[in-house]
Amino acid sequence: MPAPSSSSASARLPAIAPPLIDWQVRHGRNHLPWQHTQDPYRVWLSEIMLQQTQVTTVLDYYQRFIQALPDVASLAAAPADQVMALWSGLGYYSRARNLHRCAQAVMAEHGGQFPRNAATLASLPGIGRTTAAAIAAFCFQERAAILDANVKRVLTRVLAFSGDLAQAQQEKALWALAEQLLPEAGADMPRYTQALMDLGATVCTPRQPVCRQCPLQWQCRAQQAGNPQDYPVKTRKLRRSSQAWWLLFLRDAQGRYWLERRPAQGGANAIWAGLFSPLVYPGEADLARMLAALPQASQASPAQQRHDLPVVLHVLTHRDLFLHPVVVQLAPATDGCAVPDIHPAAGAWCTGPQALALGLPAPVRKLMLSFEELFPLVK
DNA sequence: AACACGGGGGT
DNA sequence: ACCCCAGTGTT
Repeated sequence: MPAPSSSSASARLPAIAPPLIDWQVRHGRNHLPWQHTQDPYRVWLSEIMLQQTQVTTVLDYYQRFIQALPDVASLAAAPADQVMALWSGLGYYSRARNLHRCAQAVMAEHGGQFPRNAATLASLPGIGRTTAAAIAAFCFQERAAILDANVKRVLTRVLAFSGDLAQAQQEKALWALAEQLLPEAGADMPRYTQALMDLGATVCTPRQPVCRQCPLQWQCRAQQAGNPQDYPVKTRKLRRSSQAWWLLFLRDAQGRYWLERRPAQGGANAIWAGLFSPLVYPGEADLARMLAALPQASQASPAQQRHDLPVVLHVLTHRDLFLHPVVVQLAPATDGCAVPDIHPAAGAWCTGPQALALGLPAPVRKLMLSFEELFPLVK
């Protein structure tokens, strides 16, 4: 196999590795909790958490996760509900389900040891090409290229790569260039990989890049042309939609709430899949129909009380969810009665502390925290 | 090749 | 108030 650093047929590529590595030593991020370890479990966990999520958000989640489940064996053996609870609020919950599946695959199919090369790593659930390469580079010094959004930005600017990354052919071409730019020595891979990530996050930012602080400024074709902000080129058409969800928080006489597990069907494509939530209805009429079917309180007991809370806007990638929270306090006489739409196998009556220990979507968690003030427990 | 999936940051 | 950011799996 020819050395990837050899020049291409048409143009010689700039040698970016030496200045990047030198820059990372002095200006990169070198004190994150998942650095200075070659434990693939910790590197893997951090990389999954860092997908679509910023470092400052990940820090707390990472520490709690490692403390609760310090190695791949404990994660594989943990109940799925514990994994989801540890992920609660981080978003993209398919990451957590794949994380769990991946740990179990490492135990069952790889003897409890992570594969030591990127190609095998990429065959595991939730580990794609970039995450596999990052783990292999950081832990095993493999010469494997990453191409996440930060790196796409850095490389397209340095090379003035103007191909449309929405086209698979152009993306493939950039992958090939990323591999040709790798340092020759595997020992340089951890710092080189970290340098690309750090540069994209702190200097070569999407808007207003700080080119005067960039170690590649003398080689960067976009900087020389004065238009780094024009890269990367990606045509996209994101059509957004809106949807109303009516959330029914049933509250029994003891102040407990009914929470049900949402089905995990559809794998990655189901909102809040596998998490716990109150009853969800597409419209107010559906919710009202359910309430009308509730067991009626006796004359001696107070009637059920309904509290409609202000609408909460929950923004997803391409959908706005308008959440209409409704808290219904059930009369004591209805305790233990059969309630329509409630599926005993799927949920449970939970006290506040019990509920907050579950895997809850962030807006549901916030709402339930506010309930403690709005509807104090009456003893 | 298009789409779905949460949550947070900056201006 | 409205802009932006993003990797993997499914379809």
